[in-house]
Amino acid sequence: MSKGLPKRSDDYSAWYNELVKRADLAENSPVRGSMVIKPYGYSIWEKMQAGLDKMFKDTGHTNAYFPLFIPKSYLSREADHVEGFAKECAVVTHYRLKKSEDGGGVVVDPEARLEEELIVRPTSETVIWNTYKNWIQSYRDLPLLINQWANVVRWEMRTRLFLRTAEFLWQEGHTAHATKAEAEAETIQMLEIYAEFAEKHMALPVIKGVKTESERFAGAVDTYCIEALMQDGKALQAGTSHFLGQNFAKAFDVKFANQEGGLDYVWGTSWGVSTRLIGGLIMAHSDDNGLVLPPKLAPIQVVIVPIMKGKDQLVQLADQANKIASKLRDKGISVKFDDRDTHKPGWKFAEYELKGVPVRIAIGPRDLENGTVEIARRDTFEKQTVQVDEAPEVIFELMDEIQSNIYNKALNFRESHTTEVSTYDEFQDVLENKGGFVLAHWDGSSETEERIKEETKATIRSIPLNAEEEAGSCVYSGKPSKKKVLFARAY
RNA sequence: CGGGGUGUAGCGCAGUCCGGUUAGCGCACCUGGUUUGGGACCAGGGGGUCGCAGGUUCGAAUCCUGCCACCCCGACCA
Repeated sequence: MSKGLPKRSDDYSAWYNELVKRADLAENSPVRGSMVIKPYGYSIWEKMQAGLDKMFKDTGHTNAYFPLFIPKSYLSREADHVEGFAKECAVVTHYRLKKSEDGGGVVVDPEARLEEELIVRPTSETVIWNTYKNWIQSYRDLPLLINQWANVVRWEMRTRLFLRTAEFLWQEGHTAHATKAEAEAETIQMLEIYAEFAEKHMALPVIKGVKTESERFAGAVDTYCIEALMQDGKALQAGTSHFLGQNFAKAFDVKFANQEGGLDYVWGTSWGVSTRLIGGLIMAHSDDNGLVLPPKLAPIQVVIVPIMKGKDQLVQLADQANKIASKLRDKGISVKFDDRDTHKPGWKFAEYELKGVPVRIAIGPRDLENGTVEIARRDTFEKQTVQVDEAPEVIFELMDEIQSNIYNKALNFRESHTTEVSTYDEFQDVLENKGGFVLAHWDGSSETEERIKEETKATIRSIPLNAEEEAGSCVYSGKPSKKKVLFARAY
């Protein structure tokens, strides 16, 4: 392990890339744009899955699994949907290889062309709605509330670990309802769940909003989203929830008999978050020393590092360490006791800081004498020495304190980097010199949105749900506007 | 698909201009020892089709030709 991470202030994206690799979260794989998620990174994903999955189940959803391959024809059933995804689909055309003529490996067997080519799912609306057609006959079959954990493939041109990869892991919820109101309520409910997860588990403050037409999910009537702000002043879309109206029901002919005996198309929603959240987690909290993880998602919450004077002392130190560890585990805290003698304490300190372990306990000969331990927290680097007996309670409380401190820090950053502007000069100035979210009036036209994007690289992240109604004029065109919308440069 | 760059040990690089011992350095790795309160030190050791294929030459990592791969910057996106 070589020392020193690039500094955020020198090169933010180099810092991010290096951090992901050095902290053992993920690495590139031979196929461009696809990544290996390493055990430490995957542990974070598992914690995210566990937290979200519980929230889904608590709101009546169940998991299922739909296939990776989708008949090509399905994709074209919903016009907007095809258009949105056609450019980035991986296509399976053959089902067999054979030895090459020159004997040096394998080639695609031209005889084995598929009659109908298959698409590797970029998202599953089409297969799922095609299936729902058979599952739904009556209002008694509704609502249908299903989620799946899966991988999807979108053939991206430019990729970055976690933030944008050709293959990524996510969950996608797909629900069907008897009424428009119910489907809309579901869409909002899931948005709320994502926001709660981001804020409570990831310690990531987010802004809930609705997308403009140009940013909307292909095939949706409305796309809601949560947007987070990263430390470099760029926005990250952290989750989306779509009200699909009857678009997919119509495309796949999913009708149900209502209570009055009539036949109606069902109303749909879909919603998802992906491994991109890990990228957001990293970029929101971490510092020049490495990851800073919120205790709720940290694979290891507490690490105990012994400081030895001679090998014989390890026994006593280990005894003390194990006692503390077991008390912490009783409180539901995950602990690692690192008794390797192949690395010095200083090396370990740096290592666990790089990996974002929220709390470190050091125990040395001095502590053994005094019956104390040293407790250091990752978020503030503060150290305190406490009596052994008090340590478990202190640490238990520290978990909550660190969790909320990280959240508050991110919230303060966002608040100090959210700027309301009324002129286009100001708008450009803020984007250029300060970054962050910019709140400004917008005339509601795609033309204006597009021009602003071309001129400033900033997009409308969302129309915030809590935006106040106020008369104003568009920052670009001067035309009348009823509310301010959220602009930023984004990932 | 345009513009730029790079391929030499697991990683990061030097050597290439100007061909000439056995291809070198740092990190990592292995062995032994001394160490351990903020990234230890000493000694020894292993590891290479120099991206691939041709060519020039007594001799090629180095020169020539062709190919391949990857990275960065621009047009798309959770």
